[in-house]
Amino acid sequence: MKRPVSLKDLAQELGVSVSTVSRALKNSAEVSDAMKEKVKKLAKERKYRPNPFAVSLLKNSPRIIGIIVPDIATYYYSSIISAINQVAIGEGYSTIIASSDETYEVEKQCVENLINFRVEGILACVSQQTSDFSHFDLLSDQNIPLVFFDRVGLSEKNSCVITDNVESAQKATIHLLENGSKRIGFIGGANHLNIVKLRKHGYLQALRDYKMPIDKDLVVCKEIGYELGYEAASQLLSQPNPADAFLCLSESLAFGALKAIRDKGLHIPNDIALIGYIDEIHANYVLPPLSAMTHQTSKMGETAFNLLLKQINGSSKIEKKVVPCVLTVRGSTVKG
Amino acid sequence: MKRPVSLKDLAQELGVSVSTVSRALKNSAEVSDAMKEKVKKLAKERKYRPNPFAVSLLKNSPRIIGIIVPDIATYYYSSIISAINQVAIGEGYSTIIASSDETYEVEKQCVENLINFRVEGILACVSQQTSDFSHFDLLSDQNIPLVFFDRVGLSEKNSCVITDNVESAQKATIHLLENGSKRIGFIGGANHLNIVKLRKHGYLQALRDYKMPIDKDLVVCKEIGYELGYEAASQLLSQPNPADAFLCLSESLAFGALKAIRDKGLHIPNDIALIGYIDEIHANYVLPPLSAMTHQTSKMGETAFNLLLKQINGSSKIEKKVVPCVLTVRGSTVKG
DNA sequence: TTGAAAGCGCTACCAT
DNA sequence: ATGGTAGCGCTTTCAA
Repeated sequence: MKRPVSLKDLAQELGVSVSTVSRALKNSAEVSDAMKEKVKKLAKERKYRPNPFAVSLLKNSPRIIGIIVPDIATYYYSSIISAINQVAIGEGYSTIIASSDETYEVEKQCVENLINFRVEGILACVSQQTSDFSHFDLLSDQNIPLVFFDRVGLSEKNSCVITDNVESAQKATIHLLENGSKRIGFIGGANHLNIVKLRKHGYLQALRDYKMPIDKDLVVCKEIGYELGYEAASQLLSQPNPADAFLCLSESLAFGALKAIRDKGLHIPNDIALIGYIDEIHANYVLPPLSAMTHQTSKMGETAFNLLLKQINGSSKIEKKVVPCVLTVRGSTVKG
Repeated sequence: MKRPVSLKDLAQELGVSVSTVSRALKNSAEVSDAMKEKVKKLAKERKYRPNPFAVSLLKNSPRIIGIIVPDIATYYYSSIISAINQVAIGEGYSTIIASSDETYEVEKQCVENLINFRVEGILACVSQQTSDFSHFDLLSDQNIPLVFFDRVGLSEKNSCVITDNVESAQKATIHLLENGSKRIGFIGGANHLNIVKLRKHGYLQALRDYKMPIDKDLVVCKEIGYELGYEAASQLLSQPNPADAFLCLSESLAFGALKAIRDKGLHIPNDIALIGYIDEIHANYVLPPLSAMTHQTSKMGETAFNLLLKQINGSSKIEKKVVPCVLTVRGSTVKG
């Protein structure tokens, strides 16, 4: 294992001082053009690379930000990460991605690791399990800016980017109501999750606005997942007075519900309409294609990074930005 | 912006030397218990964190590896990344994830960035565009180990982890042949891609083994994508002598083909059987659920990391590991 | 225009 | 058991 080439090595070989080499490589005005050329030539020959640790040690700004998501292998998160990466690189930042696997303990560890790494800032989406946010206080102790996205922690203390949970659920519900649905089942996740609370609120609001009766039996909030979607939908379909539409809070729930509908031999959208928070790609995989509320992931990522960058550059203003979902009507919701 | 707490700060406050503090925090045997306790207490109070850059500067091993994938927002890659992350963390490594967006230029840049970062090693899956691999030579110049996975570059010079492309395609084809299919269409991607070449080879091999006629019109290799899958399948279905089964090389191709089949009003699997390289989650979203060759992503990630770790620890043996795909038979392939 | 030297935070070696 | 010191690679100030 041989040591990488250093400034000193170049300086020795050229018989000049380290400072001169350093300046030459930086195109400093106070070094002769001849010298610059000589130095650069040798640097290229010897495949010199500046040591980022020496620089970071000196400047204490490694130009790295950390990203914490509940699960990388979920399209929603990976596409947000992808968007963040793109803007980050454009600003000269690298990212370190940490996955909490939806668990509180791992999330705590992620925060620790990123602090130890001396990242300049963190973008975080909290895990489903997390209800105590004190591990994020460690960040303010170290003066590391933090911006939440999607699922937010303490919104009074940190900037965040969220979607229009209430409004999007309200719009989706209204869309169903205005297209022939009368008994809309709400299939959500754990009740303590913010997105569940907020979207349920939007759903109920729409029902009230349209003077529709509210039936608690039409609301099923357990966990998020394909199996749970199947169960919830089966339950809602086998009631004495069954649902004639579903609003599903996630892709897995929606596809689980879809299977339940098929197993009952029901027709979409006439027997039962179906809409969910699904991305464009997957909504089109099935027949009929599913109407969906879709997250603008690249806009979310970009917005979150820009908020963080502002804080890194000294702003202490706490901002809350909303990136709305987009409703795309496909074949699954308009009763004919 | 105040400077983080350093060893020196602690030493000054305690009126002892930096060395003592350093030793105390490391639980060195040659420091008194009383001192250890004092130091640790203060360190906690002042929220001291060791500066990783100082350590890396000294040891020249930042315990970071780089991962280059064509696209983070693809389930296949994100689940491999997820697996790599898990084993890496277990070994005390962090990861930096870079996405080439399937382009040669960006991939080159990713390699540059990771080198500048002084990562201890790189795991890479090359982009679709890449046919010149010279940018990876920069790594050997810097003595940075490189292991390819899935899509491999120069397999003579680097270790790699691949799937059993030939065999899996062969098995899939045989599965179709043994379950009533006679004219199997092959829907692939760009011909210069290794996975396309190899899988096509497996497909042809199976046909030969089963003494089936080989019809060039049944092979469509353009690009990978939903639209392309739709077009290819439409084409294969509207021939005078149409296909009665499809083998699709990717999820998007398979779902594109599925749409084409539905648009023609054909029945799966009796009119046309369908199998593809699809992951478990999505294969179950549709009706009928799709038979699939599925990658063992977590095994791939783990294997790749372990190969890299060996090299980081000094091994220079070039190894090639195969992680086979798994065939799962669902409703789309057995003609009745 | 160039060089010498200090110092970023830490570890390790050599003293005592 | 503790302290002093050198040095990792680099930038920057001061001197020449």
